[in-house]
Order: sequence, then structure tokens, then C-alpha cells
Amino acid sequence: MAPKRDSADGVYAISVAAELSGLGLSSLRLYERKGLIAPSRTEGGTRRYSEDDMQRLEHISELVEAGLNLEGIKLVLALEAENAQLRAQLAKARATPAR
DNA sequence: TTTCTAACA
DNA sequence: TGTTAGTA
Repeated sequence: MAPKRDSADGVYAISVAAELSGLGLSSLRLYERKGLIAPSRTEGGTRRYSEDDMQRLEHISELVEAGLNLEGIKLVLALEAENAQLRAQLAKARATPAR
């Protein structure tokens, strides 16, 4: 059967995540430590990076190159998430003929 | 693979 | 402050 995969459960080991993102192994671990990213874990405790995580890593990579430090990036990611949520609410409100 | 530590820029 | 290398 066709195994259904979600962008939220793409499974990458940290080594391939580092390879694809162009970052170092230690850096990825540091990012998680700083709270910039939160990959899921297997029972054994190994990190599993999803497709979403990969996009997030690329995003982080861009911000790093922009000159932001990890704390700053953390704030940007939080604000972007909040902004996306607010936009979704606004779109929903506009689509509702309530009035 | 994980974590921690130390050194470097 | 963030990355890299070596370790158990």
C-alpha cells in the first residue's frame, strides 16, 4: 500500500538533516537546546526531523546569515507564528458573513 | 546515535 | 555568542 506521509512526520536522522540544511551536527543540537526547533524523538531518544523541521531549519539558516543571533531568531520565529495565526483568524472573519 | 566539555573565532 | 572537535 501507499504509505501516507505527512510533512509533519518526514523522518530524517540528524546527520541527513545537517547535510540537507548545510549546518553542522552540533549546531542543530544547539538550536534545539536554545528552543529554536523541536524535532520529535524516537523511543531510543534519537531525533527525527520532519519535512516541516527541514523548512524551519532553512528558515533559521537564512536568519543566521542575516546576522541575527539565536535569541533574536527565536523571537522572529515566535512572532511569525503569531502573525500567521492572526492572519488565519482574519481570513476566517472576513469569510464569515456574520453581521 | 546521545550528551558533555573545551577551545576557537 | 555560536561553531567545531573530541569524548564516553
